Amino acid sequence: MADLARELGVSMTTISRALSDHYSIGPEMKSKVLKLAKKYNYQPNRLASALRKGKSKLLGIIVPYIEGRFFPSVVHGIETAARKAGYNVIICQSHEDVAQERQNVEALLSAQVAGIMVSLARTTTQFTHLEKVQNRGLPLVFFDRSMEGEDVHAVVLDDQEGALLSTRHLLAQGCRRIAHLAGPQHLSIYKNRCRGYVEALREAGLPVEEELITYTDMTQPEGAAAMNAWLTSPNPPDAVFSAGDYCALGAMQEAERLGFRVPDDVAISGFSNEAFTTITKPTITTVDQRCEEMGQATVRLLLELIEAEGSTFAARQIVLRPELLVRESSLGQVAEPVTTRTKKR
Amino acid sequence: MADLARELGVSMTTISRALSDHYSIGPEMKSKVLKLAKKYNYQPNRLASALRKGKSKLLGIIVPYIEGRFFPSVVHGIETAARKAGYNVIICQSHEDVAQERQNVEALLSAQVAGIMVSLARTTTQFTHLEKVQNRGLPLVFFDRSMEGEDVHAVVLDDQEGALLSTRHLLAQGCRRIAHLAGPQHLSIYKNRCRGYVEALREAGLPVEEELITYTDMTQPEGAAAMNAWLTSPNPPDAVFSAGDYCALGAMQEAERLGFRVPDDVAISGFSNEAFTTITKPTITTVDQRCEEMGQATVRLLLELIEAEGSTFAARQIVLRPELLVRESSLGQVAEPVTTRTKKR
DNA sequence: TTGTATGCGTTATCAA
DNA sequence: TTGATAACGCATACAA
Repeated sequence: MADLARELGVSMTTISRALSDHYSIGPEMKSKVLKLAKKYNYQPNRLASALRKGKSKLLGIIVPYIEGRFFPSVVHGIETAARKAGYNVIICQSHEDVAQERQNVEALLSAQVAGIMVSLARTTTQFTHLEKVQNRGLPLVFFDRSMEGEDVHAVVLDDQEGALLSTRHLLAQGCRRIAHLAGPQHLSIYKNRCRGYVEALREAGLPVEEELITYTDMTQPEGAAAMNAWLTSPNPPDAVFSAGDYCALGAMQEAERLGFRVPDDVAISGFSNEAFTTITKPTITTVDQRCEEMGQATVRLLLELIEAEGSTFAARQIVLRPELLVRESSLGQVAEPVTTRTKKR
Repeated sequence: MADLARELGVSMTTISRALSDHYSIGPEMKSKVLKLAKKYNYQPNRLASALRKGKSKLLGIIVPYIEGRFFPSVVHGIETAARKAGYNVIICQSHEDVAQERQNVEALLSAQVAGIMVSLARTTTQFTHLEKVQNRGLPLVFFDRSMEGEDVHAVVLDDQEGALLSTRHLLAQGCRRIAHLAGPQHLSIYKNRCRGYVEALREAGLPVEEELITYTDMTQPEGAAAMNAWLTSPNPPDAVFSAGDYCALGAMQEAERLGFRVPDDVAISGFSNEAFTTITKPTITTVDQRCEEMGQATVRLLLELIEAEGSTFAARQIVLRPELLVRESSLGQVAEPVTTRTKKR
């Protein structure tokens, strides 16, 4: 900047203002400065700018992991929206570990991010590190995996609705003994999926049987183990609604290993619309989580908070509508189109 | 820092030195400072530090995308190694688009990263934006997708070796008419995989037939299209070596749609060890790319360059050995263990 | 419309 | 072993 100022015979103030498109600078001056900046290949130092202004153009993201389809898609939505608003993004993975998550928070604070978006690790049950963020006045938005029943900003899927749709669909296929592969209940997403399952059974006047709900960590092996237990029991289920696709996959593989046919002997549905659900044989019925929309909504909310500065906002929850994707793993005798899109309750 | 200095009745200089473990500070002083820092929950401002020192603790990563298994794994390897060395990481996606890649470079330069790791977009054929990075003296390391035949630092897989192993394996299964799904040849990875394929045929004394090599963009649909063309031709191949897993998947699905059995009528092998290759029926033979090692090696090389400051280094290429994973899609009549690990040529 | 002067939080230099 | 001071690159309050 100093070079440009010298070359044009003006002050650095003028240069600074011209580059940031300040109203007090004349158009000819502006274009002269911009042209020279191009020529010298001027690269603004965002660190210095952030230091001076007390606010950076960096946003922090903490996700449990970035494999699979869901989180990359959300991150993509976030990136796109953030870039449009002139922000860059630092992605951290907690690898489902609270300690790592804490470290990530520290790292992001140190990097002076303007705000943080977080999807909780499965092992996170204490939230002091996140409260610290809020106490600092740094905007914080949860997405997908939020804190249960707290006064926080969050963008989540209507998980209960998704589970309700999926279970109802299994009922419509003629299934009457529907089991549920549930996830860790301290995470609201899994609790809500369980609620939706229960709600659908109630609607249908069916009992909720404890031995038909198995709590797992949502991995493929645990899905297989649970399925094995059910199918070797005296009164096996005729359908399984899993709160996650990996777990559903494990269950399906185990069922076939045991000689059961899917969906004829036991129907299966998952949750998340992972990419592999269209590749397996049979393809797996699942619930789409509007990943891109979730990312965009998260950024939008965060930017609002950032722009609102300190003025405390009422905690806001944005709830997205899920979409049931019916595929082969759940199709019973009742005819139904292979893909239905459910828009409203 | 000022607060700490006031409270302890010393200067900020002392605080700064104590916190950065400077040798000139006595141990009692150090521990006093550290204790107080804990108490006040002091968070260093890395922006200010970076501004002053002219070097940040941020590394930039540019990847084409983060879906699937390969890039997340490499990124994980990078993150782990980087964190150990006290660095944080900014991940950018080019979405296979040069323009986006250029933007990413700008963003990272603006963020004053200490170095950049990049895996090229498929559409990148001009390299001015990356040369600019090097001309600035900013360390740059390519991984996986590097510039062809240039004088750059890079960590890559021995793609030719991987292709050689895979094609040799198909030959060992008794296949004699092996086709190749090739990728864009301006990317060295795909060129080398093609070379390995050709080398294996040569070794076996087989001709390289032009109609048995189809150039694709490595997507599932193009794999299906190419397979369709081959299997509906008068003299179809009895095996296909694909330079990528998605493309192999498309080819396999198309073969089955046309009534061919895999591997009996046509054997198939892919490349990358994507997660879905163990889920399909049959499971897909593929080549593992040592993702984590690649990430670690990339960081190690980059940190060496950073620590070496300006002192120009000889361009260095690190080549990792691939691993052939034999699965069902390629198993012919000849008996062979389901998983072989090949360590040397 | 433009310029002067000052400070953001940290560290390097020099002197004590 | 410690401290005073300047500087990193930029943005703004205030004066002109």
